[in-house]
Amino acid sequence: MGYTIGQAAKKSGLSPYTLRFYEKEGLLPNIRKNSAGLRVFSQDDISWLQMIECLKGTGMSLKNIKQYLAWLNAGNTTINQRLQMFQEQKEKLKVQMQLLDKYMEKINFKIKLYTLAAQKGDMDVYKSHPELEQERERVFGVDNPVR
Amino acid sequence: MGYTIGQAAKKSGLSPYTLRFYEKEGLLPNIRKNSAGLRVFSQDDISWLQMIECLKGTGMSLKNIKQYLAWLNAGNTTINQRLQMFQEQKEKLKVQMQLLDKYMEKINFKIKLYTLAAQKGDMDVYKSHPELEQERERVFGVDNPVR
DNA sequence: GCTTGACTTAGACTTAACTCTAAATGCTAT
DNA sequence: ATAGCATTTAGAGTTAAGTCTAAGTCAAGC
Repeated sequence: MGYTIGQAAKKSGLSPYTLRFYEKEGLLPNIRKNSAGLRVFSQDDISWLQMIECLKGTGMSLKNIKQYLAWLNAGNTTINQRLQMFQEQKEKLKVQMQLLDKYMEKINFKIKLYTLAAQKGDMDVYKSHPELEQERERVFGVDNPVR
Repeated sequence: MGYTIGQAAKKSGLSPYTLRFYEKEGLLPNIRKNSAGLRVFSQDDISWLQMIECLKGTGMSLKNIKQYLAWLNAGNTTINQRLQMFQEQKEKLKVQMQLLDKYMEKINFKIKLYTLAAQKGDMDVYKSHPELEQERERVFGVDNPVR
């Protein structure tokens, strides 16, 4: 039950370069090597890569992920630090999700606007659709012109 | 109705350095200068910075934002490109939001786990709460160990 | 009229996170 | 047994996006 670096790369969506880089940085401790000196990635290693992806994807730096790893290796005395870390990560993530909701509203408005503009062939869509002004003000704020 | 670079920085959440950098890169064309040579940011400029923030926050590179700006300046002949750009950006954003939902589930599970572990003082929480195994499998996949 | 603080410029430096190069090693199929 | 391919290493290079430095200008307050 072991994967080469190439297989692990495919499973994780990272490049072999990146996996070696992560190991060099101490984010992948205890990667086994076979008799020929090749890395052997276990299912545990792949799972850990997925946890890294989650933390990285919610805005954590590799440096802080390393800190988490150190806490993991330190054992039960660091349970509270780890709990707190995940609670903070959750708050960050909530903020990020709210932001993305706002961006989605803006983008949807732009799509609506450009769809009409594409039909007309020009950008004077507020003349024929004055109700869009209301929506623009709600989504972009009162004074925002359209760019 | 004009802002200095410092005021514009506060309004946009970017540093004066970054604003000058954006101008140098061509992302802020036509910033006025007063008689003393100081930049004068208009409300339009601030609004454009907020649009940049939206595009950047949904994963667009400054280079591609510049492309959008070029289309804006090119006029009505590029309406379809712009529409397509926002449609693609929306698809990217949807994927990103789904990812964040998954990350949220993982983090929530970790918080649940570590909250119990913190009460017990150790990580053997599956013994006293075997129902967590089900949830772990759902959230992390079947073979995933807990890290 | 002098100091203070925000601004100006060109250009150098920083940081995070990869990404690649070169030379060597070692399975695998013909 | 040799060609082809993935792997290894150390270390150099790249990229995006800022961030800062130094030397100078300018308006405002004391």
